[in-house]
Amino acid sequence: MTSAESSRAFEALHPHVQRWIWRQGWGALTPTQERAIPTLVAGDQDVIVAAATAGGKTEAAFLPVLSRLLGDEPGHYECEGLALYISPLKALINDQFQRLELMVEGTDIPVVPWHGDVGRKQKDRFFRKRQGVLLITPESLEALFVTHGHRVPQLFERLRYLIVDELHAFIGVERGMQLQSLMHRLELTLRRRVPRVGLSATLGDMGLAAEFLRPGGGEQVDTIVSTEDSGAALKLQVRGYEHKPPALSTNEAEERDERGEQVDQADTLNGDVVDIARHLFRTLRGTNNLIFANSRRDVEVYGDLLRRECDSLGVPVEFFPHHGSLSKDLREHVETSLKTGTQPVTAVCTSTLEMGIDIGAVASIAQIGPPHQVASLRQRLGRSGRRGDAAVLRLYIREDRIDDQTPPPDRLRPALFQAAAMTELLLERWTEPPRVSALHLSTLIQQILSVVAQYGGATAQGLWNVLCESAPFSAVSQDHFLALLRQMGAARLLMQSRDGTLLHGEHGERIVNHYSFYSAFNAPEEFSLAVDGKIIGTLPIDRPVMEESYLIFSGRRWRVLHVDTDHKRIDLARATGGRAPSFGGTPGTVHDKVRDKMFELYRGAADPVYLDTQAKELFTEGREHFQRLGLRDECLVEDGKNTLVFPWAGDIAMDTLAAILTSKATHSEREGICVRVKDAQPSEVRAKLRDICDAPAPSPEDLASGVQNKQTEKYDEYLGEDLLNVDWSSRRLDTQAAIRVAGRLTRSGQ
DNA sequence: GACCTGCTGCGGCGTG
Repeated sequence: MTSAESSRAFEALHPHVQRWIWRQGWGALTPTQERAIPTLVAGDQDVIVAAATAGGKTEAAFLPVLSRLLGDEPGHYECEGLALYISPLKALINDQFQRLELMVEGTDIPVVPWHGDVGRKQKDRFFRKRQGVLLITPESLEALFVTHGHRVPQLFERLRYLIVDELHAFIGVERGMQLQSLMHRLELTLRRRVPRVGLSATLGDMGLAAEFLRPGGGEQVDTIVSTEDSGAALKLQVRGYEHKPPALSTNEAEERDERGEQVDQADTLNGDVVDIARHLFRTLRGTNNLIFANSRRDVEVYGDLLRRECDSLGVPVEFFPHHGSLSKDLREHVETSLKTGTQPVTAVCTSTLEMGIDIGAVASIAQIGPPHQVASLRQRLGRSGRRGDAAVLRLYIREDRIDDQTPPPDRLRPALFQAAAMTELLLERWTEPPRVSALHLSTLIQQILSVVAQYGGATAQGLWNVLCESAPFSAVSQDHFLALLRQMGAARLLMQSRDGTLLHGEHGERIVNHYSFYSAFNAPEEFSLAVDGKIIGTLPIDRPVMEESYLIFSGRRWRVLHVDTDHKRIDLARATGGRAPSFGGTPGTVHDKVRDKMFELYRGAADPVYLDTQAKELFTEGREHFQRLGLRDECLVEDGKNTLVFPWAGDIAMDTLAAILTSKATHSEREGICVRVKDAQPSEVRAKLRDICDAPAPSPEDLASGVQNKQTEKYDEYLGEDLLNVDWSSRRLDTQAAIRVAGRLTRSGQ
């Protein structure tokens, strides 16, 4: 490695930035920085910088950007342009603001953070200067377009770079479509192309990421991928548990409840859950760790068990819950305790602690239940094993106790095999590519309303040109676009003036003028939970609790004093009993590759080395049942009057296959890792599958028309049935994949 | 039967 001073990248930087590097005492620039700096200083190309660690990536982008803003002359310290940094998290903006302030010290470069918690003063500073670095969220940028639309050309006149941090968090989701649209609208307003810079740690597919950053021009994006290995060793264990009945049956618990006796949550929980909590307590006590549970409810369940374990031994509590429904105060308290490290602290958390601010390295990671995605498992593992120590990961997997009633798919120990499959894929360095097939009509509605606000009105042709033609919503057909405008008219979101200009309708006006308009994603309505007037968190409004019932929340036990429906508020008081609430939610989708790997593990002979004794037994049983069902050679299994189909495919392909079979008068349902076809023998199912392969592909919209509850995105309520079917099927169905799977199935067992 | 993210303008009040 060359020393910092002698490298080409270093030479390309402004003297002020060079001095900043000296002051840091860096021996050398990282290879990623060496590659990124010359391209970014030139400032005429789109670039993606993908590097595993937090350190180095931000500098790889900001050192050259600040250099460019200072101009070519060595003695020049005045700012000559604007860089726009867009982040998905407010916390990240605050972090970057502090780092940048130190980097620009001694220059004239203004750095302005801009999000919902930032005061008027800072924002006015940007309105005056209109240069330097503006750190902003997509929502706040949206707000600028809506409330200062006519000023956008002047405000961003000097824009030279668009930097998107945590790029992976935007790809394939509504919020990412909004971001693409905003970047495109910005360039249209300025009448020029602005180089885009994407930063990320975990990208599953660089081609998709490049195409996301510059729709229609992904091939020209320069992708700089760090090949530096963290080098840390990995210690891995998958622990198996079989369900044990709770100490009290549901009936007994209810009877005691009715008699007014308090029921201890531990007595109503399955014995294996209590066993897992005990193992976590014994193993993790005394060090800093993260325990990831798959739901907020489980966070509260395990958080409560671990706290009581501490209490019963009379030792200080060191296990604390952390999830998105807890108040900011409570969450920040846990984050700070993890960071300072004076006392041992373990957070029991959801994906809240997967990314975002730096909490420092922890001794180990625990994962309860199979992870939903390999990408998420990788991100979680990355929190352990820094500073050269081995990364430690323990997975705790629960499986059913098998009896005569256990349905065949559950005998296969699917949770354990999914966990093992994901672990294998993690070791193979594979990551799910994002799904980018969705039309995102909900966000198109938002963007139409926003463009009308920005220009004070627009024609249908103008809207089409700005949003769809060679623009982010190019997958939307002209027919669908016109149908959408008509629906928006009917819902009074839009109205047409005499000269044909589209303006906000009565209802559209109301929506756009409320601050809730700026986000593209859907957020459920919530009750706030108050203790002595202080808000400790929230509960979804569709999960009501009764007055006088008991609740476990924030790692403590409460009695519900009062439910105020008008003000959406629930008052709580301390109690000794309680149960963890359910927070609801919609399930995610498992990728094809994971099911494929599960199939491979079922057929294999060797046991993975990372299984503990019980997991090994469960694994062996899973394979035995796999053999017994004849699944090695056959994917269709007779089950009473029904047939079970095991396609070893991802959720989207399986759901689509079930929908196609149902449309062919064979009622079918997804059941875990298989599809249950009702009242049909395997031979009939095989014939149906052959039909599916031979016939023309069914229209996804027709398949969607039989599905209930399709309104899931923010503005879906304004889509008519037809457009809703089009949009929903673009998100949730894949007929080509289903037909491929059907083809494979007809060839099995022959 | 999952998780997470974000938000303006202005009136009213208290404090320096």
